[in-house]
Amino acid sequence: MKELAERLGVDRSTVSRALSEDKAHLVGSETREKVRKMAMASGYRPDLTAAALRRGRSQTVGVLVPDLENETFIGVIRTIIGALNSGAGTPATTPLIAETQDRPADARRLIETYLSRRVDAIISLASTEADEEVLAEAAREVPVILAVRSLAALSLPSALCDDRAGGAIVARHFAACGHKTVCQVRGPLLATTFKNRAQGFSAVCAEKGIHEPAAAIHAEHANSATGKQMLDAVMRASPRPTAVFAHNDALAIGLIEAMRERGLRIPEDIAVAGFNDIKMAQVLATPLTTVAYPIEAVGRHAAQLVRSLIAGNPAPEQSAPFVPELVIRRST
Amino acid sequence: MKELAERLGVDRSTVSRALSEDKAHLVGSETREKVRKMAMASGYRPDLTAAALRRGRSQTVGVLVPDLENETFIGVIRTIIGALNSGAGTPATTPLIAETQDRPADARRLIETYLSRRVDAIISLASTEADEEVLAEAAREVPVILAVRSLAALSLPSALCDDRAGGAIVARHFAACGHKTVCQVRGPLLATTFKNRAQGFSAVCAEKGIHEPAAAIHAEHANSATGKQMLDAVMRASPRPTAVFAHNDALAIGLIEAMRERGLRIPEDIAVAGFNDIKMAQVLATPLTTVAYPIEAVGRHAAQLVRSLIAGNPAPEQSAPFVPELVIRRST
DNA sequence: ATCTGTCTGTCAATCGATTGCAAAGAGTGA
DNA sequence: TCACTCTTTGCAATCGATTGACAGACAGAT
Repeated sequence: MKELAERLGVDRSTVSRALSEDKAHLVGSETREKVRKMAMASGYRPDLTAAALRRGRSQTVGVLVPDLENETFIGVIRTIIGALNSGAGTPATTPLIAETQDRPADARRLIETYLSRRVDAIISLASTEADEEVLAEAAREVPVILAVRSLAALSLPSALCDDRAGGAIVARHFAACGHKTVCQVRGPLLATTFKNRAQGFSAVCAEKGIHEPAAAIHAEHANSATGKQMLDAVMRASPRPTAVFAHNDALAIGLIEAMRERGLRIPEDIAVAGFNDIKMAQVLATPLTTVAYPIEAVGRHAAQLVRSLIAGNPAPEQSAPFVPELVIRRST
Repeated sequence: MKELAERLGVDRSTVSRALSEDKAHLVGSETREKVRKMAMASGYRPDLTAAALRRGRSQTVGVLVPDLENETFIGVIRTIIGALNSGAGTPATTPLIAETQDRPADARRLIETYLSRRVDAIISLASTEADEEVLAEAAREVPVILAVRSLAALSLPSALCDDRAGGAIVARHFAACGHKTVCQVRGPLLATTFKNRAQGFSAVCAEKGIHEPAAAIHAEHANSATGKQMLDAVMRASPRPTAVFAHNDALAIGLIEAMRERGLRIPEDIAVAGFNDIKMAQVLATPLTTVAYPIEAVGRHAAQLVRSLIAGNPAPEQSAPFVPELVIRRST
């Protein structure tokens, strides 16, 4: 940049202003064009680390995900990134994405790194109770937004899906189909999502007089391999359930494969419902009934919160979570 | 940091040295401990943007992936990140991860951003022919490493799987099973991976006198939804193939679901093989025969290349790609 | 002729850490 | 005691951009 300025015979500050978006009007239009042309021609690339140092902002947002392989999380992240860079006047924000694998130590380490890199905000889709303290600390330095997973103890601005409502919808659907005995295959408890889905589901079952086996079935990981192993537990429950609510689609798919191996018919022998509506749910030979996660809504809201907080606005009122919708397919 | 130095009555440079990993021996052990303790107590966090500006290094690596939902790419990235931060003496390197969706415009934009952010290196798992120019330009400024997808025209240091060999292995397996007529469901051509798999497969078929239908079957996207649609094309081929090589597992799974809908038996009516060995391949009621992608090997090698090049070593000889292994399951 | 105001552009400080150079102090051998 | 080495610390420049304060030119008004 120094070179550029010298070659044009103007000051570095003039170059800076000519190239900037918002201060460009401070420069004569003639000089501005001259500078821009020259910058283009010489392949000048502004150094964002220097810019970040000078303004307090790095134009960077830290994003924490529990698992990069999960389609739903990725969907939310995509929406967030898209929304962050869509506004016309906004300078491009680079996301720093990292995976916690639900390990609190990793979450802590990553948050420290983000703070050291002076991110303008942190978005956590990976919050567990174990992370409350770190997140609270971080929130004293930069805006912290929660998405997908809430954290009751913290009251940070959040973009959420109403998982309770989602669980309830499934239970009502089972009731409407005439099921009298049902069960859940629950995801790991460290995330609020699964707790809420379970509560919403059970509440409606109780209300409608539908029977749930006393012993809860817990999947250690919410993936298809684990789901496949859980069919045994489902079949052992007595009385045998005629419908299963899996806490996410991966679990549901695992269950379905296990059922196929045993020659069980879906939904005649057992009905299955999932949660999230991942793409695979439509591809299955018996397409899966599932609760469509409001990916776009959650992502857009998270992005909007981030932008507003970075702009210096006060944290808004907690807004209502987005209510998901049931997608009925052949598996129920 | 200034504050810290003043409170301790030492110079900022002393603080810097005391806290650094490699220059710590320049400071009296007594002062060093004092500084460290105080830093800890006051919650001091070094500003990495400032550090990045002063040394030429940002301790940051840019990573490009075509698709964040692809288990194989994510696996490679995980390995790379792990390997980058494993060495004891190495300072933590933060990856900047972004998705190109195989859109050249996005790839270009992301690379520009990385360069502006002064990444120490770029790793592209997303290279297509359309990206050759940008990558070549970038390679003049920072080390650029290719992984997973090669680029013949460029001869950049690469960490690759021998896709040709992978395709060949499948063909030999089909031959061993006695198939006389087989076909491929090919992935999109913009990636070298799929081209190589096709070539390796066809070469062996020709050698063994196995018949492939003249009209090649191309899937526009290598995902399960598209795979499901491709079964029609497979069944229309004449003579009808008795085995299908899908260029990745997602395509294979789509095919399998379509076959289930039609009541075709696997492998009796048609055998199916995939590529990558994603987790789902084992979960299927008819577990999928597939080529296990050498995720670890590719990832580790990529990381090693990055470290070596960042350290200033010259680009090494192109090393041989890693040969994948066939995993035989019930689908063939 | 003087004043006011607008438009351009320059000067110089600043962000927070790193590092080459030099100086102060301690220790050693002659 | 002197000269010399070695360790520890301070000084000040530096990385590359941004920005508040300010100066010069010029037009129009009084």
